[in-house]
Amino acid sequence: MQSKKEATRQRILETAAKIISRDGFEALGVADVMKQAGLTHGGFYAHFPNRDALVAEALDYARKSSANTIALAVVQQLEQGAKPLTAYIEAYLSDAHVQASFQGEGCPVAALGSEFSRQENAIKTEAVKASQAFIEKLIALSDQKLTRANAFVLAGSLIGTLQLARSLKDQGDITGYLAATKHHLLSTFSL
Amino acid sequence: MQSKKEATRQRILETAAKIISRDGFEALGVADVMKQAGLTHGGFYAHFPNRDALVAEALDYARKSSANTIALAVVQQLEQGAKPLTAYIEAYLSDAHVQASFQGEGCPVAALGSEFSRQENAIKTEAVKASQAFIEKLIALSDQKLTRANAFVLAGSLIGTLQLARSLKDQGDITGYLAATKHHLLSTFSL
DNA sequence: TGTACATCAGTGAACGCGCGTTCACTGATGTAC
DNA sequence: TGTACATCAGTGAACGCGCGTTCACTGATGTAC
Repeated sequence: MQSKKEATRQRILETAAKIISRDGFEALGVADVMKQAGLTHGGFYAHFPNRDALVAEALDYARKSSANTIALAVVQQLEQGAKPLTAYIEAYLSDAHVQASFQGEGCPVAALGSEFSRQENAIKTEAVKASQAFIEKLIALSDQKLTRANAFVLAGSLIGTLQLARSLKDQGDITGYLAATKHHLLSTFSL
Repeated sequence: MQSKKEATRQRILETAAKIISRDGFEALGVADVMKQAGLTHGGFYAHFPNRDALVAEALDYARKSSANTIALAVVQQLEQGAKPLTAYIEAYLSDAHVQASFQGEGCPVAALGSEFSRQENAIKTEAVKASQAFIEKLIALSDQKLTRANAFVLAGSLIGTLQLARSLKDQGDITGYLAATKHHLLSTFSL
């Protein structure tokens, strides 16, 4: 059974993961996270040594939990007989995922990708881990048929496309562009 | 002839463009920009109404001037008979461009892409403009052969790949991964 | 050409504010006997 | 079962600091006569 303190820590972590996924690393403020978790800021340091430690752990948490958001959509497609990698690409580039990313429930590699290379220490470590884990996940979904180099290509396309879709959300036919990207990737990678 | 004040303003703008391209929007501080431009912070408001105005204009400036960095490499390839779009993709995914991006001389859409969707007002406007201009540039380079949807696909892949390359710079064979991406994109898009 | 004044570009002290962090404290829960 | 104390989780005031912004001022340059 998890103690009350552990439950609180978990709540802080979930809140933080959502904030950085939605609004970026810099948007995470200690007082703000605590307030959103229903606490006052002073208690923060009983759970984490400092802000950076929370950010790093929140990134790890976001990486793991965003998988679940997509997994729901993936499962639906799998039941219809789709291959795992195909289902994942469809889900990743869906309007639902673009929408989810605006609510802190999307892929953190896409949400934070351009900030990854500027991080240091613990955060940088998690950023590298998140990027690598994303590539590994694609390889696993392909049942090892994708080479690491090709998984890198696919990962780059997925995160860049999601970012462009977010940026250009109110301009033109994003759904159509996403469909074009899906078509392009599926015809190339989905073996 | 440009006045002394105009020259100073230009210097501030160049400095700011480099800072945001290298370190992100949040890294730009008024006092810091002015110091790097060889001035004291108080004079800033004689040139720009506020920080946001500078950031927005710096993004516009970075977009236009980063084209020059790549253009140099593109020209070299064109002289060897390559097609414009092919030359651009080669240059964009070159080790030199990855390197340049760490010095504030790379593509700002890749450097800032994941932050674009979180901006507001003037900065958001320039962010949208930068994304669209990137897509338009690819269409132009293809001599109008690329559809807008396919240019979107290509743009997404380019910026996402550059980000991953930056993030994973010290892990594994990035040059090889970039080569794989080039090969993939060239065989698909370079007509 | 020389003097008197206006304009210009930039200086640097000061401001209010929000941030991360510290710390003495409180009230609730757990433990000893 | 009841009392006395220890531990725990969280509170909230306070701190130092850096930020964007303001503003009175300065010294150099330009203009009028």
